[in-house]
Amino acid sequence: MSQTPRAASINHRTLVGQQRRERTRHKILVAALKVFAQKGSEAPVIEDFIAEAGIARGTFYNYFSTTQELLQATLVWLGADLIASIEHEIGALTDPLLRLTTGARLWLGRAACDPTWAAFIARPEFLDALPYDSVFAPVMDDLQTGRQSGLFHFPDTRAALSLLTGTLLIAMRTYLRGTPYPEYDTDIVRIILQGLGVAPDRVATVLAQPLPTLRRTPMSLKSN
Amino acid sequence: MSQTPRAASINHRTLVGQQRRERTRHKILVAALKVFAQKGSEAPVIEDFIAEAGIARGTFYNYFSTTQELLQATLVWLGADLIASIEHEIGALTDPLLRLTTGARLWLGRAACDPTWAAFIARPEFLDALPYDSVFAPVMDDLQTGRQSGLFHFPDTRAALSLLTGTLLIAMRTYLRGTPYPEYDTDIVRIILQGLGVAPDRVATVLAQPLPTLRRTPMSLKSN
Amino acid sequence: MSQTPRAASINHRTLVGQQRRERTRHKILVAALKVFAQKGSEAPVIEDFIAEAGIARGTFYNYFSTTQELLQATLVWLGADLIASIEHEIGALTDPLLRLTTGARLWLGRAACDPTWAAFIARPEFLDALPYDSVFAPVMDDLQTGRQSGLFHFPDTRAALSLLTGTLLIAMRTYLRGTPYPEYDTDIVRIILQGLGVAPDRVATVLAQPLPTLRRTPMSLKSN
Amino acid sequence: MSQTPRAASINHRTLVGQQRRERTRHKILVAALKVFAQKGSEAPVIEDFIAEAGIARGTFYNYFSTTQELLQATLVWLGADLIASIEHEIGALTDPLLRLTTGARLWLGRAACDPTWAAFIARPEFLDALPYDSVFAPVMDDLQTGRQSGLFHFPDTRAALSLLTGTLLIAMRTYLRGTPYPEYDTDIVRIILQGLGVAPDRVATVLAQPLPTLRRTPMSLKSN
DNA sequence: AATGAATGAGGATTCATTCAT
DNA sequence: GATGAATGAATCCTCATTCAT
Repeated sequence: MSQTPRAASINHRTLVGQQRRERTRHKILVAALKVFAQKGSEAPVIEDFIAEAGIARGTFYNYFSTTQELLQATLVWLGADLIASIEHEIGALTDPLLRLTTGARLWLGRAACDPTWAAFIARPEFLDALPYDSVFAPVMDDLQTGRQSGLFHFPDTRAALSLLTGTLLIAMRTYLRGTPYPEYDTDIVRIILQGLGVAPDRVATVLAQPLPTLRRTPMSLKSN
Repeated sequence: MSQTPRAASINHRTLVGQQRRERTRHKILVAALKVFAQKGSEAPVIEDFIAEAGIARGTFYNYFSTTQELLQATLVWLGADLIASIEHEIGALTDPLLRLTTGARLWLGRAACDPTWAAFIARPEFLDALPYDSVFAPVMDDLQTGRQSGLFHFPDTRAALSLLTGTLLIAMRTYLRGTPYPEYDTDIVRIILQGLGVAPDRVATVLAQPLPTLRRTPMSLKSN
Repeated sequence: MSQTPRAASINHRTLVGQQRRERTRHKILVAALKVFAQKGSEAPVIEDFIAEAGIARGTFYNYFSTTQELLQATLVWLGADLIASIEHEIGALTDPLLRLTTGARLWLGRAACDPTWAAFIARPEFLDALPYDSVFAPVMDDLQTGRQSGLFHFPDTRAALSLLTGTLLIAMRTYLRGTPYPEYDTDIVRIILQGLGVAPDRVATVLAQPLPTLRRTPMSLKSN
Repeated sequence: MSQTPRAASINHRTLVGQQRRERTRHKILVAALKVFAQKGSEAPVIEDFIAEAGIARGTFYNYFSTTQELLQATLVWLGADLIASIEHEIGALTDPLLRLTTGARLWLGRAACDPTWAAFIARPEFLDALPYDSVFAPVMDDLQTGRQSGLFHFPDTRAALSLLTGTLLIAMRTYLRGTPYPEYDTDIVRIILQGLGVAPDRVATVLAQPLPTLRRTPMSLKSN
């Protein structure tokens, strides 16, 4: 029952040491949660860009001074492209339900055939950085118009936009790991429309519409 | 009206130069899309962790050798915590609808009061890294059970999971910019349930249930 | 026969670049020769000592403050041990030839059975650091005495010491890679004596003498 | 004559303490012997190389990734140079005695005029690392040929090589502390030849041969 | 306009040393 | 006296940036 002082001392030292170690480790984990939340875990270096583009180190600096500047240019280029390609197809349509459905299907179709584009878009930090007015404002318009005309039923347009973009985002990320099953893209659109409160018969009708093909080459393959 | 050959040559050279410039610039943008898609745009430095944790530079390396190792440990820790805290509250419940609804509401509640946790969880790269079996498998179970008992109506469980997690993810990111409007969290749950094909009267009933409080201290504040 | 300016320019640039690279590489090699000559290539860290000794970090500092201090103490300890062990055996002998031969054979015998000791001794930087007076002065004495009495024939005692220590050093290093052949140690002593100008019949006689066993435990094994 | 128990206890404790101290100290010394034997006592830092070469920190890493890699390159370069310079002078000679003697004298001559080179070569760890086939195999050939033709008399070629390289190594290290006396280099060659069992008159003859000058600039001074 | 060797500041990592237990 | 967690200075290494060609 009693221990020699030495043994006790060793045990006590060991115990205290372990507790201290555990406390420090925990401090680091709490800090890490915060830091990773703010910054992600990996950043590209100039080398990555020049290797991928097949150009020389110095050439890069003839075009962009910093990685941030390049990111900005990429976002602008991408935003313009998004609007150009999607709006080009649905610009002529007036029915909000058909516009949203077609937009979502085109979006998913591109994700399926251009993983690089999908991987970029599906990073919320980049999604957030897209110009709201030209990318999301039209969607909000469609949601509101469609709700007023009784096509949609949902408690709030902002919640509806969350459902729409969130589900598409996860779907795109799902595609990055390979198509889960043949009808996944249709099911995604279907469940989104159900979430927006569209009547089942309307869902069937709108999904029966032919889908225009996005005439754009995948961005990651375009040589010019 | 006519030009000297020299002038023509200059124009031609200028034109060729501009085209070359444009082509190189485009090459870089295509490369950038790919690289940013793979790596994000910003990475933390060790300094960030030690400043946040209030420890010395060397101490960090007594616990973790690389940022990747720390990230891994953080994910494991977080995964365990998620299960422990959520399951603790809904473990006693058997109704799949009530379980999902309560889980989603608790999740949103935590996001509202612990932005650091939300910001970490709402990074899809981290969300993807969470242990599927312990975090998402139970949700899949509830979706399937509920569908079989006629509570839910949706085309496929995987699509339903996409809607659920995607909408919650966007909602969490929305909270990071401030609560958009008082009823946002309720509306998000409401629209998710609508998306899962829950009958409107059941939605009202389940939302009337009292919400157990998550007794956990926010992770970013926990001292031990 | 003529090249386009562009091709010429590229070739020239490439050529200039290669030459510059080669010049820089050479500059580094020249510097490296000098630096390695002064410092060797690897240094131990405290961790090495405590791991080997099986003690705690702090304990080390209860005994030695710096690596240099430890090295000094090691050299002193080793020097004392060398003298104690060798002199103990040959102290009673008066014949310079027998003394040198016995010393060399004992030295080689220890090298064969204690590689750690041999590896330490056979580093010229440590050999140089041994106290000259107690380790080499007696040898010089034997060489001089033996030369005066007609046992040895060589142009200069310093050259003779070079031959003796150099050959033994290489022999010790040879043992570190395993005994080359059974009679190697005897041959080494034989060739040294021939180098010192000892008459062949005397070589045979002195090698026929029985060799006292070094009663010392190998240093690297001694527990106390 | 008798002591109080307390005093006895104190003495005993003191004694036990001293013994423990001595035992720990000894453990460290034994460990130190082993560690120093394996690693030497000092290693260069990158700063040493770049300061010596007069280049920037980053430039170093454009050429070599680690100190070990640089050491390897230095050894390769040195080996090639050794063969080129020595073989160039003795390549035309056929008499093994003359070849060995000339080689040894050139080697010593270079050591006298290029201390950096000597200091590098005279580190046995580097000497060991030189490519055996191109550096030592030719010497072994000369020893064997000369022995068969009756020029040399020694018990074994491997022992003879030990004597040759060992004596030269110590001679080179001796030069690093300044020329000991004017005839030292000749005496070293003389005593080596005696060790190899060369007849005295032959020694005199071969040493009378004129020595070709090594036309090579000292490596440490070569600009390209 | 393109190139890539050289640069050095900044960030990563090691390791000698301290000190509370 | 022994321990080992914590420390931060020293060192290593990367990588954004420049610039001569």
